[in-house]
Amino acid sequence: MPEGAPKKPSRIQQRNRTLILDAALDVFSTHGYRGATLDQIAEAAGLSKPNILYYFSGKEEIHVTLLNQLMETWLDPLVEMDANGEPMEELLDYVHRKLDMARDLPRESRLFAGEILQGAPRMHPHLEADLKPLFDEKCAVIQGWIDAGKLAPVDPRHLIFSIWSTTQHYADFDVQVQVLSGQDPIQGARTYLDALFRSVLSV
Amino acid sequence: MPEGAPKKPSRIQQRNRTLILDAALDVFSTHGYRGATLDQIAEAAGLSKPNILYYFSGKEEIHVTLLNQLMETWLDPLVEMDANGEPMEELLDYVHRKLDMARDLPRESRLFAGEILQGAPRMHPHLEADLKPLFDEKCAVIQGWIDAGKLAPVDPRHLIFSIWSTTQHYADFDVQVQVLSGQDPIQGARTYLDALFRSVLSV
DNA sequence: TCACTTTTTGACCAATTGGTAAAGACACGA
DNA sequence: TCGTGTCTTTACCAATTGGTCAAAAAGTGA
Repeated sequence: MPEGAPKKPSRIQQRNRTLILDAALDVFSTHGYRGATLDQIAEAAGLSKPNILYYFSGKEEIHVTLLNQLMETWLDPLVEMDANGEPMEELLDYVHRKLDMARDLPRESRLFAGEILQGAPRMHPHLEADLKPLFDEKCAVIQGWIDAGKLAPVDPRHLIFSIWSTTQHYADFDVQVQVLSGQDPIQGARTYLDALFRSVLSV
Repeated sequence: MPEGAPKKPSRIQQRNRTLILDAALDVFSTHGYRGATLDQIAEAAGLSKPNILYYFSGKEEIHVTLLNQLMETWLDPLVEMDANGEPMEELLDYVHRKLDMARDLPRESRLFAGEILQGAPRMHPHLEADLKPLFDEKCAVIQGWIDAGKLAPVDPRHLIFSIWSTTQHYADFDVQVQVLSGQDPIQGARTYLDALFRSVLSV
């Protein structure tokens, strides 16, 4: 028997861990870390509280697990931006992917937003280690496109910030958007954001 | 003695209520409603917990008081947008005022963001009663400018959303911005956002 | 079927939290 | 200086919360 090998999780383990993480995503994303309780998570998952603690060592581990999973999903659309592609098309595609994420994964977006809003107490290392290198790399790519005269000269950092904020807005501030703009604002958002970024990036 | 008249607050009352609200703004904006404790607020205010409860009937009343004050501050920059002014100038001034707010009142911005993020449980009535009418009115103003050929045709609602999100981003996601872009990003933001909105609005 | 492991539960606990009661300290006008 | 109303504190509670533990139940392979 190999010593360090953590024997592969049983079917029950896989199912219940998934159940718990999905419930926890619901609860954490709507109440924040401290606002969420293990009892809420347990009820949402359809398990007892001690049973939750059989699969995770504590509240914090659940949260951290979610945050780790989230970081991958989060970086993915930016990773896909191809330095060899057509600049304008690559950037507008990136905007579209981010907007799709806001529509399809609003809980994840809110979990992320809540963590950053509170000073990223559990995610700061991730920001430095994972996000920053990727961010710097892609900023350099965009700067290259600008230097090649393919895009209008703008600060790549603030460009990316504005892509993040405008797209995530539709998930994070959903309640406000609903009140002010009725349902299904995403379609209008796509048209508007396309025009917005196309105009500022056109040479 | 006039019956319904709540005698004007003493100097001590004024000072301590201010002290409490300022401390509560700190605590609520960094931990959210449930994450904040009366003990934290008491300590930050330099008062004992029962003393806090001498001035406010409970945790919720403190929060609601902050939210009410906030709504005024929040709407103000939009109120100032003048239908009779020069369209492009009015809108860019609005962007600048919102960016100034993000720089000068980050705690207020985060308090607001946290409330909306969690579904606005305590502010939904305000959104309907105060924000929506103003929002609709200003959307009509912008639409008027567009119809008059003074601005490029964009959806006024999404235009305003994008102004809110891009400016508030520098307060709400401050930690992330700091990690990725170093200190004092506001100056660069002003230049970038000016170019962004000028280009999309130019006819 | 039986022994053994994995999973689930009920009972419980210490710490924290929002909030209360009542006595004490303080300010201030008469 | 004194008395009255304002302000502050000490001591305390009940409810909630994250977490433990041992025992019961449910799987699982031979």
